[in-house]
Amino acid sequence: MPELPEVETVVRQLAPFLLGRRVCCLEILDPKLESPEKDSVGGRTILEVVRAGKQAVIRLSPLPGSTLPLWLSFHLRMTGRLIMDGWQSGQQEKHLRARLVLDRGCLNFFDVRRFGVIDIRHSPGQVRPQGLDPLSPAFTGRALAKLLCGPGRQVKPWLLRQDRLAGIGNIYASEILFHAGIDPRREVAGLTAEEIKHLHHSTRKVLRLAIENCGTTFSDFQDTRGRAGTFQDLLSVYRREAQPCRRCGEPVVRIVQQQRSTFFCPACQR
DNA sequence: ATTATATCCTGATCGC
DNA sequence: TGCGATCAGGATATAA
Repeated sequence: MPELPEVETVVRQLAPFLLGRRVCCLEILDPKLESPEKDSVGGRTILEVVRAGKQAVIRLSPLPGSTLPLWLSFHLRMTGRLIMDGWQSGQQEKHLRARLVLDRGCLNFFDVRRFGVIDIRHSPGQVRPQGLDPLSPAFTGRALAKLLCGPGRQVKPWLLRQDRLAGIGNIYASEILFHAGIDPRREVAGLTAEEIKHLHHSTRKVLRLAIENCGTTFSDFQDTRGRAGTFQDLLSVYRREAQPCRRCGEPVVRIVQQQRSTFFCPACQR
């Protein structure tokens, strides 16, 4: 569920409360998340809270007398939530998988389906192989064109690959392609320069708009205060099978690509 | 090199 | 009301 806009929403909300806090310890409640590095986070100060692809990453200061910083990252996968202690009620205690105990307050990691991942790394480069961030200045039309020369055939599955562009998931892949007017089954090798330009523009446009709306909520996503996003009200095609296209009125179509749903308008997307 | 399949989990929903 | 089948926004490993 949480794709780039949802993780960005959470990170922006958390940052002001986490920056400068001292970490007491990381408590792991789900054995699946157990890590031998767990004890190395205590005693450090939080220097930075950023998003990398779909991950929330916390940069921690070196311990006194050392020069080695540490990176702590949370990948929310399908149902993960990062919520400060006391910011909301109603979370099920049994879904609490880990907690970062701070000098003031506590960051709780809830995750119903337990797909979420916590990584502790000694350098930022180790924080999983990530592609280009679609919102970074480096993501230009030219950069996209170059990436599209790499592996991958159909454009929609291509957009889901985190090692090319980092942060796009199933919802935004469909939305971006609708906005760009490109059929999700098109082969990337066959895209014209014009279409790549549209794809580049649409990617930034859709993701930015989603962030402005604090992400998309169907049932799972909640921000760090337990509120829903509002972008689901603005979706053009995702989960709108058989409903009229907001642009031309033709029914939206659902197909399956790589065992995942894709939604598009056959009239608007060519 | 790409694509298909299975897998990691739990919960909500739908049809009978 | 209950029950089983199906589906879900992510990602990876392995097989084909």
